[in-house]
Amino acid sequence: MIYRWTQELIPTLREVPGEAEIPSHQWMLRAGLIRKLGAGLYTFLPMGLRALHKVERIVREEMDRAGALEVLMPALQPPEIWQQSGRYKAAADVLFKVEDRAGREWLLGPTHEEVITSLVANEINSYRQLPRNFYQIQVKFRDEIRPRFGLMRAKEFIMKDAYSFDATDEGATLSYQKMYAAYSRIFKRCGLNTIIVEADTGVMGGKFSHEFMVPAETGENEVAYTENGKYAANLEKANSRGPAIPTPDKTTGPAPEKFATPGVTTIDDLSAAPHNVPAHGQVKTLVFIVEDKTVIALLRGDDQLNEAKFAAAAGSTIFRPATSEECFSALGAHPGSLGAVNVKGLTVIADEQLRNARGMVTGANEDGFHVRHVDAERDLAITKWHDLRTVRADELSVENGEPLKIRRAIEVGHVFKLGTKYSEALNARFLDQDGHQQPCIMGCYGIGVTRTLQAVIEQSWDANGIIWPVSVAPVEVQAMAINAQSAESVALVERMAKELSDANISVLIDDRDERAGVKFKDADFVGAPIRLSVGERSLAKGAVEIKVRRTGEVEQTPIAEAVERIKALLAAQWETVKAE
RNA sequence: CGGGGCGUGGCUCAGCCUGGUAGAGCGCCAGCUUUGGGAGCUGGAUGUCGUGAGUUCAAAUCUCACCGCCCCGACCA
Repeated sequence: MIYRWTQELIPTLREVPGEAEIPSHQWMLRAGLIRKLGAGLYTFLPMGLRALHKVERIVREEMDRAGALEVLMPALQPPEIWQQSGRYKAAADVLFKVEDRAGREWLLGPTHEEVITSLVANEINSYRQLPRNFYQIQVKFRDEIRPRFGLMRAKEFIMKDAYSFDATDEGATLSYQKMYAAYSRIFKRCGLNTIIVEADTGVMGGKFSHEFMVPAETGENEVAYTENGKYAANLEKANSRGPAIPTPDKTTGPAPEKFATPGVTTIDDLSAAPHNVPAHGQVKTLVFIVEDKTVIALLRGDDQLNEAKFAAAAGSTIFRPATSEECFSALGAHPGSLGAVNVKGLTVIADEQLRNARGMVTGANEDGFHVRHVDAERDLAITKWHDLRTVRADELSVENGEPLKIRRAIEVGHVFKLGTKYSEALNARFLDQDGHQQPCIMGCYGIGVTRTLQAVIEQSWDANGIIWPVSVAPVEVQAMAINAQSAESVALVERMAKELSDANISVLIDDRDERAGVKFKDADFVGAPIRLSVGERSLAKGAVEIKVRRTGEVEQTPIAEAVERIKALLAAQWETVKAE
């Protein structure tokens, strides 16, 4: 295919648009790939769409290869199936709701477990029809609290979602593994480096899951991993052998003792003079309203609560910190003086690090007072122990004792082994060999296609623009006659573009009558892997100029060899994005 | 939703504090000169100064409300 700049819409921007914070977002705008309609809403311009289609094609090829079946489900969904699954309420804050002319409510689908499970409930009846895996590439709608960073977190985005249905647990695990392998191939083919991490299952429910993470400073997630690659987990899920400083465990006294701490309301206040209680010798008391119950979380003073772990421990994702007044009415003191000594009738969840903690200091539930000589197991009204803390860098991995590293990353894919949550709720059952009704065992698998595209850019750019991996580049070659008035140059560019195009290589000809500098700058922005320029200087020597965008290397190549040379350079780049 | 910031030609921004003719650079159009890494000169077009109210002789500028956008937090592909 040959595209011509003057026939396209490639509105490059000289200056950095004020709305864009991170490099990939800036480059998508500056290279003329997308334009914003509103927060979290983007139009793909022709070049951006071409790149998006490349990603989609890779996804399709790999899903098909893994035996998944492509379907297309409606974005508009009836609320009833969401009520059946229980997510009408659980996912209420991301659901876009619309009304038809009769005032009936509809949902703009944020995901499609309910729809596919309803379909399977109707169409699959026997173990002979299993396993099956259905996927689609489709637009999703989520009422994000805060859309961000262009396509990274949008209100409307394109997702590949797949759902597997199995008759047996082993089968479901196998389906999961196939998707895991397919995802690894997909991201590799997109030219992305990914870290695969253990993940929290969150609102999706389910048994276990992995996330595919693209390491990037601008990522919204944090992952903990060991350098040897043997352990990697989302920070929400990660655990360790515990903090470097052990928890005090000396027996300290017969009974807790109240002491005055006027003006002390933070861990830091208490660790400073005159009290000098180190943070790891304090018990931090956090009060949450979970659905409508008051729940207390206890942690060592120097630990941070991990909200995903707390949600798992509390059995609900619907919670918020209690207000100062709510703390007062529940415990009799305001935040800063809270504790769980002698608390009655409340759920108190304590972090495992407090198990053998003795001689601790915590709030006295009386403003201006704390309690010392507290032995967690003896004195605190703990109703449940759970891992609640967020791990820190350099702590040792539980599995292999290696120190943990923590870095930021972009989540581009997520695979879940779901179990029977949805199949039971929506009645997706099959008759097994023995004639018994069984719920299908499900898995679900998502790739943020638009996010993946932006992640590719986030991982591959330089000061001059995008550096596309050949597999997702909107065009493989950008060609130009340096002097657009030179009929000889123009004719040669056209001839070579034709030859490349005939060899199934896409070419963008910059046919503008612009000065060379303008066209060079834009070529770097747009980021095609190979730039071919024909100028009168090199032409006089019977050569053309070939530049490899990624390395910046420029070579003068005899006219007769140029097309073959470009093919070879591209072939070398294709080698780097091969799966396996 | 809590906290912070910002809305002025297509883009980047100045002007606002201290009210008095709406500006610059880039881009766009025309012409001439230029022509291998964002050219120069000349001329030109383009603004409900986010919206609405208020104060005032007078509002881009002060006040209030609303809307939109961006950043930090919770959510997620």
